[in-house]
Amino acid sequence: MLSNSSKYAVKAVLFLALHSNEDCKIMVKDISEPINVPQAYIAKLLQELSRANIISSTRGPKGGFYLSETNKAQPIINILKVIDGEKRLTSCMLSLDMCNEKKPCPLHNILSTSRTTILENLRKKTIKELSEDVKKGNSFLPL
Amino acid sequence: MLSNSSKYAVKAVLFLALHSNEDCKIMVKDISEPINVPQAYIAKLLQELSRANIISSTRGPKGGFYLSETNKAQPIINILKVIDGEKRLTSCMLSLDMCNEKKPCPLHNILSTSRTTILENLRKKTIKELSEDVKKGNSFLPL
DNA sequence: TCTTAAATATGATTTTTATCATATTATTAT
DNA sequence: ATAATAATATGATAAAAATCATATTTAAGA
Repeated sequence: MLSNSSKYAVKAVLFLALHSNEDCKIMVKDISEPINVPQAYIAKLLQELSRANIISSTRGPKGGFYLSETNKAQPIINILKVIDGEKRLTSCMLSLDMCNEKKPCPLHNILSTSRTTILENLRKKTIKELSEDVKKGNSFLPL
Repeated sequence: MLSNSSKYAVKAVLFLALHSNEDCKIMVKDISEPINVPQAYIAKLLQELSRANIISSTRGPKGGFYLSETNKAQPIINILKVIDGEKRLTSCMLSLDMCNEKKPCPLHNILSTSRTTILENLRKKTIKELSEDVKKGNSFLPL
C-alpha cells in the first residue's frame, strides 16, 4: 500500500513537526540519522516534499528544513500523494481498471469499506495532530 | 499492500475456481490468456501455489491445473501468504519493528482497525465463496 | 565581496520485482 | 515401449524501486 519512500517521508515529516520551526531549521544529516534512513535518499525525498510545499526549506548556512504552521496544518495524505501518487492509494486491489462501485471486482466488497476508512482518516488527520499524538504519548516514533 | 504477483495469483485461482474441476483441468496457456497475464510468469506462480497445495495439478497429456473441493474451501488469505508471505500482510505501515498495540506508531491508530478488518475478511472468505459471488453477479472479474 | 554552509539538481549504481526462456520429468495414449 | 503432452525446475533478462555520489546554486557571515 505504501512504498518504502512514503514511509520514510512520513517519518521525516513527523520528525520535523516535532523538532523544527521557522527559527529552528534542521539539516538533512540531522534528520537522516535519528530516523535511520540513508542521508542521500532522504535528501531526495525532502526535496520533493519541499517542491510540493509539504515542508519548507532555506539553503545556505543556518539553513535547513522545517515545518511552518501552514505546513503542519496539512493532512497526512498529502505526503503520500506527493511520493506515491494518488493512484497507488486509490486504485483497485486487483489493479483492474474497470473495477468500481457499480461493477466491483471480487475483492472489492471484502476490502473497499476498510480502504475507504483508511483514506478518510489520512485525509482528515493533519501533520500537527499526528505529532501531538506523539507528544502526548498516545503513539510512539522510535528513533 | 499486495504485490503484482499476488494479484495475478488471485485472478488465476479465481479463474480456476470458476472453470475447472477434477475432470476438467486447464493448462497454463488457457489460463494466462483470459486473465491477461504473461504465460511464463503465471506458470511460475501456479507452480508455487501447487507446491503449497493451494491448487492442484497433474502433468502429461490431459493434465493441467484445477481446484479440488478441498482447495476451494481454503480462505483467500492463503494465496497471499504463499506469494507475498505473512509478513507483508501484517507488518506495520511504517515498517517499524517495535510497533505494536502497546506501543503503536503514529499511523497505527489511524489504520490498524481497518487493516485488521481487511485481514479478518481475507481469512474468513473462502475461494469457493468468492467465486460464487462472481457467479451470482455480486462481483465481476473482467477477463 | 569572498568563503563557507547548506539545499538542489542530476545522474549512476545496486537491489528487488517482474518477465522471459529452456531443459527436465511425469503421465497418457498409441 | 514409445511418442507426445503437459507440468516442474532452474536460471537468465528486463524493468522498477531503492540507494549512493557529485556538481551546482543560494544564503549567511566575516
